[in-house]
Amino acid sequence: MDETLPGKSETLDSPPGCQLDHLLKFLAQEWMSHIVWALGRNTTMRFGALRRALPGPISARVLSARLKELETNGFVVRRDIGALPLHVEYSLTEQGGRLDALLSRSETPAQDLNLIQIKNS
Amino acid sequence: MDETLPGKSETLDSPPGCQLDHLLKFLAQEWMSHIVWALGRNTTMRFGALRRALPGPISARVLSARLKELETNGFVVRRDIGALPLHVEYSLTEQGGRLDALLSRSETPAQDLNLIQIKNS
DNA sequence: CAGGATCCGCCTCGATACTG
DNA sequence: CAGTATCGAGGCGGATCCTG
Repeated sequence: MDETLPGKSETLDSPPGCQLDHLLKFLAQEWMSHIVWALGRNTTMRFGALRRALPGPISARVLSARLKELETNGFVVRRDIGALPLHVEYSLTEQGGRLDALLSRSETPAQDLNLIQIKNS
Repeated sequence: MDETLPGKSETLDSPPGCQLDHLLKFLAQEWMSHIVWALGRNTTMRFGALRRALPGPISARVLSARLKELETNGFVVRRDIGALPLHVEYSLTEQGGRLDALLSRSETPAQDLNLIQIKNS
């Protein structure tokens, strides 16, 4: 069909625009960056432990959702150590480790990134 | 007071947690990354031109809000070439340029960042 | 313990109308 | 042209209840 009209396809997106926008939105979801960061410091964590490791009260519903997204995108592995009481362990994949490097370190060309403080209003 | 109880202060935030979270949320706001990216390619743009340069229909209300946030945080300069019809020009500051570098380039340790495709569901 | 199902309030954004 | 004011819809996440 006619593909000259812009601003319609948003998933198969248009000509110009920031490519990292999707990743940005992905990481900026509530708790997402904290989850990656926490997993980056612990090689492996159980659901409850991870939950408690986060800076503030996260609902199980959201933590579960985030972990599923991370798994879907290959950043996290979920290992079900069956049995009862239930025992599940999460850990970063190599890809996930790369994400963590981004969030934890600042040895990039934009190393002053950490210094950037965003004002709320 | 007692500051041993966690999960209360969110702006003056708690012990552990990803430091870049605020910046992430800032950049992930609707249109934000695209705006920075567009300004990064044009040294200076008028309100309307910028608006049209974005990949999709952005409301004036939101564009205005974003630009104000960018200005507040020192990423953008606003120059009011008074007169009528109104004429205003926006451009990136040096700080803003650094942001643009992040969004445009991928010569960082995580250069494969651009390759990361996020699945919606 | 590790989640799924529901309900529900808030916040964000888009659309529209108006102004200097 | 470059915005501001208002209204309304949608989604995102929190709280609560329930299960294997």
